[in-house]
Amino acid sequence: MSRGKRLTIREVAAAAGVSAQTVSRVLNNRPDVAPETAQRVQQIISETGYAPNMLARGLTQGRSHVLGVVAYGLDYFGPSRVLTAIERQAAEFGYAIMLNLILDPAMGDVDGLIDSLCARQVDGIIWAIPEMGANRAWLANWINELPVPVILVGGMEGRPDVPSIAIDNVQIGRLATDHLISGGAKHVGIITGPATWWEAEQRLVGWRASLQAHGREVEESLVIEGDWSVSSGEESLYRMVDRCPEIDALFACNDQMALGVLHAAHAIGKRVPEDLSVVGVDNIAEASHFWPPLTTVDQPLGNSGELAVKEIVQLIKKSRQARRPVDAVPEMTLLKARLIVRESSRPVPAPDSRAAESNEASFQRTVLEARPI
Amino acid sequence: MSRGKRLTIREVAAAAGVSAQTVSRVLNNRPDVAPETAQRVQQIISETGYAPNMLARGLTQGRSHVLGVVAYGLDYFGPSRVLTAIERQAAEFGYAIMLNLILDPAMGDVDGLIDSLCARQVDGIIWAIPEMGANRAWLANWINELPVPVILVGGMEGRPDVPSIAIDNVQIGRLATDHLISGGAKHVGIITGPATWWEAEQRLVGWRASLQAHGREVEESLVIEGDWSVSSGEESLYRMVDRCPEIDALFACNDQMALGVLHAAHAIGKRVPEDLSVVGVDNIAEASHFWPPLTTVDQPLGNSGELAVKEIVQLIKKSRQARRPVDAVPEMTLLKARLIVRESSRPVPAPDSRAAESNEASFQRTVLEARPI
DNA sequence: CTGAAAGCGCTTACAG
DNA sequence: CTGAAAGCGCTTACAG
Repeated sequence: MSRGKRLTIREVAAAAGVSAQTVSRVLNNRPDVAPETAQRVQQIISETGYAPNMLARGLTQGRSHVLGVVAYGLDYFGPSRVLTAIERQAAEFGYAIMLNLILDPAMGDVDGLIDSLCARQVDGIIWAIPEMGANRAWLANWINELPVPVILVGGMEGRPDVPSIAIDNVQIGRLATDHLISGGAKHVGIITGPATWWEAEQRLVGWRASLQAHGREVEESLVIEGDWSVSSGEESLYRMVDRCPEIDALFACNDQMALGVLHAAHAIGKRVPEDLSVVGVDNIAEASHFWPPLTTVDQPLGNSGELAVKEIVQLIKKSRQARRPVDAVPEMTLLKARLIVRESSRPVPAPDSRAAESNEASFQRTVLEARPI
Repeated sequence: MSRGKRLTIREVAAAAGVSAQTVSRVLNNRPDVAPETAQRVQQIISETGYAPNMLARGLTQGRSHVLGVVAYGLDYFGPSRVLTAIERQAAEFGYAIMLNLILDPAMGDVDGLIDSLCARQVDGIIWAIPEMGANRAWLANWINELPVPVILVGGMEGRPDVPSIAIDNVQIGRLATDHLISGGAKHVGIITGPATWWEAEQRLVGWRASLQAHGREVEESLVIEGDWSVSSGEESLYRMVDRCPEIDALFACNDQMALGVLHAAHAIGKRVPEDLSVVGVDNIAEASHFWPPLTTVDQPLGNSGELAVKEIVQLIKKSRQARRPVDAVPEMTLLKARLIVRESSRPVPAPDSRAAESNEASFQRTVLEARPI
């Protein structure tokens, strides 16, 4: 309970009849204080509710115990989950979060943002902006020049020039498509996210890989670009049916677009899943209440946020021990997603060994080595 | 671009051949610097990418230019919109955001949180936790003892013991219910949010007020408590129909529950809106793609976040001028919501003057005076 | 085990 | 218009 005027360490020291020094020792749990002295000081501290000024502490210690977090699109499902996990894990480690939201993930002012975070003396930066186009090029080039460690959340598999925690989006595409094929689908279409998003791109790669693994022809006409919204899913199904009336399975790269597909299917009299199997991604709270309940891919978003914090805390520790910014070890931790089968997709007749295997392997951690770009 | 080792103001001063003092003047745009001197210093600053250490600046100025934000439930629609707006508006004012997410809005450790924020020397606190039970009592009692100004976002109308920005939830309930009655409904049910949430409570008050204003009997059996989730909406409709088979209109206190109602209605063969009119709250992105598209109430969430920042910045300014924490002026700014009519509700035959009026009045600002509790 | 001194990187008066 | 001094509230060596 901190009320009224702020106390300083000197005032506490005076009240306890010791030096500021000694109060500092007690505050920092140093062993070299006489038990009675420590107790007396503790007493005063809890009586007065004194709490040390973290600005001053930060200045002397050269660390703020603050993590900079740069994020985008809290209105989306993924980013809000990741941020929530980051905050919780950071709090557990005693770090506060300084939040910067950006309006446009493709924007150029990356360095301005980083500068401002550094000026505020954050101990590390978690960069949780979806990878789009070349919006990470700057970061990759400059990372070793920055005064603080940086870690990325999300991003493209196999390009780990910056330490990062990502979800295996290729696997997501494969998981969904394998399932649809196993359910007997002849023509599996895909509604992707915006082509600029690497996550969307990678899911498409997974779709292709799955078709090829099953010896299917990859029909490019069955690829339609959506924008993550319900309406884009809706429109995409209409276009898809125009292009290929025999379409009998669809992988929508998020649940909102899948919802649009369900509506459109209903509108044109296609039964789900009898005539059309549908799989989404995200497992939003509503997904199990769609009509029919949606088969979807559940991503370990919370885990990725937690891991990002754990990693950055490690990096911070290393930098401090080395007494200088340590070179970034460019490794990527890749997390696996898992399929959740509901009623929007035709059941798999034989036990689907691939899907089962992937399910077991969910939340598995893979570290990729760096490789030159 | 801040790379490598950090510069200090002394180094910049040395490079420019002036005192640290003068560099400080340039940094703070003070008028009393010779133009050529200023220019030379500026030059060095941009060449080196020097940025002053905000911790040090904060320590000397007694202000951090950081706003503490305490929020809950980023997974929900409202909170994430409010937070986004807060961040943007704060950035515009040159404030950084220190984010604290809480797990349980009813939790008791309010003062621990506030203390930690104060220890970090935030200049003000935005408290964006939904009002539940007595979770604001502590704040209301202690607000004038805190070393920094606090402002609440959300909360109950008519109990403005702490400065707050809120949305008129009574009006929301009235707006929805008026619309349903005007559409010819005989029996208007309500699915509320959890009874502990004041927002839910207030919407229920609005429902009652509307019924009474129309000379209708208030049937308490038509009140069912939901938990904001789709499934609770679904189950609630079944229970509602059991209780009152003639039910022909339903106000679901958020869009997710309204979605559940739509599904349940479909399942039991009730046509929407012919047999059952449905209105939700929030206007989530999916609402216009529900089947049928959902009539709902749109809240000015972004506005409330922006206003909160503007107000807290004012309060900070006042406190600084007074050179001490200023007593909180307990006034509440109440924002109006607006109805969005779509196809889930039966059309209003005569022009609905009430709804129209409310629409015009949307986003209107009302300041209530304090009154003793 | 404890304290006096110096310093973290700035800014605020105070001189000139 | 400019600089030397003092101080913001802590902690880090350094003595004792």
